[in-house]
Amino acid sequence: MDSTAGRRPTVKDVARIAGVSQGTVSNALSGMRGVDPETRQRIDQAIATLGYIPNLAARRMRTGRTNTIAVMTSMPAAVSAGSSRLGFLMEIAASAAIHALDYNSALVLVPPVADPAVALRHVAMDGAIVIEPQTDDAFLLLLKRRGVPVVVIGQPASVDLPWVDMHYYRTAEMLLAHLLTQGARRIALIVGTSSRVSHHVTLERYESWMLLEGIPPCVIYVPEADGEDGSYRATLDLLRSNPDIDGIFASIDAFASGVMRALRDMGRAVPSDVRVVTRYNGLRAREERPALTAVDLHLDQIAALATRLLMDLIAGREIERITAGPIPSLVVRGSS
Amino acid sequence: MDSTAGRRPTVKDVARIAGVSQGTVSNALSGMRGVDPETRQRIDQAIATLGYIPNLAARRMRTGRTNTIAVMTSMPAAVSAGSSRLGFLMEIAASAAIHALDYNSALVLVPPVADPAVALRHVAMDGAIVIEPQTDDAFLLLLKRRGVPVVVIGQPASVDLPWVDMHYYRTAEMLLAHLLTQGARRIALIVGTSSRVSHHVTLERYESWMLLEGIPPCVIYVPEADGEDGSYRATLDLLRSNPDIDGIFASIDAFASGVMRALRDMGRAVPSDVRVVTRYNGLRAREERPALTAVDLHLDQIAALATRLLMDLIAGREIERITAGPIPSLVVRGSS
DNA sequence: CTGAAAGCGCTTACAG
DNA sequence: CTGAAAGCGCTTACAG
Repeated sequence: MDSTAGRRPTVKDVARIAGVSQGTVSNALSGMRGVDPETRQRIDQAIATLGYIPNLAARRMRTGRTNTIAVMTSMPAAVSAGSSRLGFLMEIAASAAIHALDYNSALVLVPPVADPAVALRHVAMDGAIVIEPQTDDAFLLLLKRRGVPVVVIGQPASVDLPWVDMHYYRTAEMLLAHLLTQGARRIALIVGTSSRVSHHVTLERYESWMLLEGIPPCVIYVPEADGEDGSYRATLDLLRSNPDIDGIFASIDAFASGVMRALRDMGRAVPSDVRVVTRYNGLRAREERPALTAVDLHLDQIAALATRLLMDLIAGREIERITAGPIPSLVVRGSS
Repeated sequence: MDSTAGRRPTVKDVARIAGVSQGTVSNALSGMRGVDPETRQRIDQAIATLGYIPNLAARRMRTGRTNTIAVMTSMPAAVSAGSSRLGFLMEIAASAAIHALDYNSALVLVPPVADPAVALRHVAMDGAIVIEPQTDDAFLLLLKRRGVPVVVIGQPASVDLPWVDMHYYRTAEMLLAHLLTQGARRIALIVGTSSRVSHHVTLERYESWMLLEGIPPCVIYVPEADGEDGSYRATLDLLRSNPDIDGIFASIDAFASGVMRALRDMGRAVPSDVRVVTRYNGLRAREERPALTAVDLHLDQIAALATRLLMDLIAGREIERITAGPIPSLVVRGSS
């Protein structure tokens, strides 16, 4: 009696029940071609009767569109995972997922794992949002090879890709100005060793400003992968060789955690002996005691912007190469 | 010369270059059938030469598998979004994404929006992880209709689905015991109005214990959608009608924020006048001043467990209906 | 406005 | 171990 028994109904079934052809059902569904109102009604009824749900895989194969975008970052797990896992990546992913819906798209979360190729092997996408890529970023390379449209959040180093500007320069400026205003005179900067534009810009602004103030610059490089512990050790060394340091700018929040631990172990009071600031206003910044002065980057707005740009790009529309994100705002807390 | 110019290479191209049939290429790729080592080598070389990448949509259509799982929750945005957006959902999603890789699967993040049907319209999945569903949960209903395998984190109310137990009873017990130990005598409970097992269990434990202690129970119901503001107003009312309240158990962290604001506005000191505890150890709990005593639910482990169970379910293996999650641990902070 | 047919790129019985 | 062929469920020219 029921010829659809045991399997999911298809357009074919809908067509048969509605007394039309497959093509007409498809047209009614997509709205690409006009369909007679009465015919459409018969089709809608057949769909309801059968509980028809389109097979997305078939549709994707036919159209070549996946209605999926992906979000990813190459920041190592030590930084992007752990207790700050809910950082950059997740904050952006949450916002992008919501905005992707406006474009009938789903969001795939590509986790930061050792091998980007593994992470991407089973994800098909129309486009990708890549967060703070490094020079020769593995994700960027893979995506380029696949010809996937990309929008970068942050700034790409070498590849010529559209990006949403997060105002690195301004962010560094805000934090440095704050430290100086608070009376810090001997300010150290802790940055990651990976080649990321954010580091270069931060470094540049730091050095030029220190030069201007007549303060000898003091830059500590820590591999991102060493995370909090690496920063902890580096800070101990720093304070031994430069006991007069009274301000520390940790470019990554995981580093800031290490800094705070080192200061505690060395018996330095925060903020009276040493003022500490960091860039990302995440869990770590809020949870420290005293809580850390940081910058609200307005990641939800940045993600919304990036999603919209990516959708334009996928649709073949022209987009600007650089789009300014919202202006970051300083969040002053006890650490400074 | 190059017959693949302008389009992505397919198995057909690989087969031609390697001098074998499509089927053999497919077998070499999937490892489902044995392939002569020498033949395999020719195929691998052809793949490398062409830069062949399998078309996932075609594979999915053919096999019926999407190699995708989804994570979702029906908690309204007022609770799951905003400054606690990085809560439950994201913490679980991050962990699930990493563990899904072990099963060659990608993770789709289904955002908590008003219309679950819209959110699911364009996502194909082999299975889903549903977080703390309510009675007649819209996501659960949609998934059931589609026949999608589901693992619940928390506990399903009506539907008979496998779940990972988060120890609601024990969690309520830990928080109540802590409040009593700290000297609270008049303890109020603030729960959501939605029908979720977590509320029922918490309520039950609270009422039975208050009865035992001879403390008159005082339960405030706030619609989840009203979030922090709803809880704020409810707490003001509560303190006016029950000025002797000296302990508050907020079942949702957004509610706890409202509680804290109300206490400040009423001039009640925390913890000396009123002790406050909440369940979820998220951003809100950490950021409050004083920070809130909460419970670490070990969501990453729970997500890992749920992912593994879901994969077993998808593979057709038998799984237990109830799987115990890790034992939650109390995180004592300044609020109590 | 509608239908018949081709074809997207895979995998999998089936046959050898 | 390998090949030839069917077919997954759609959408889209093409023809009427």
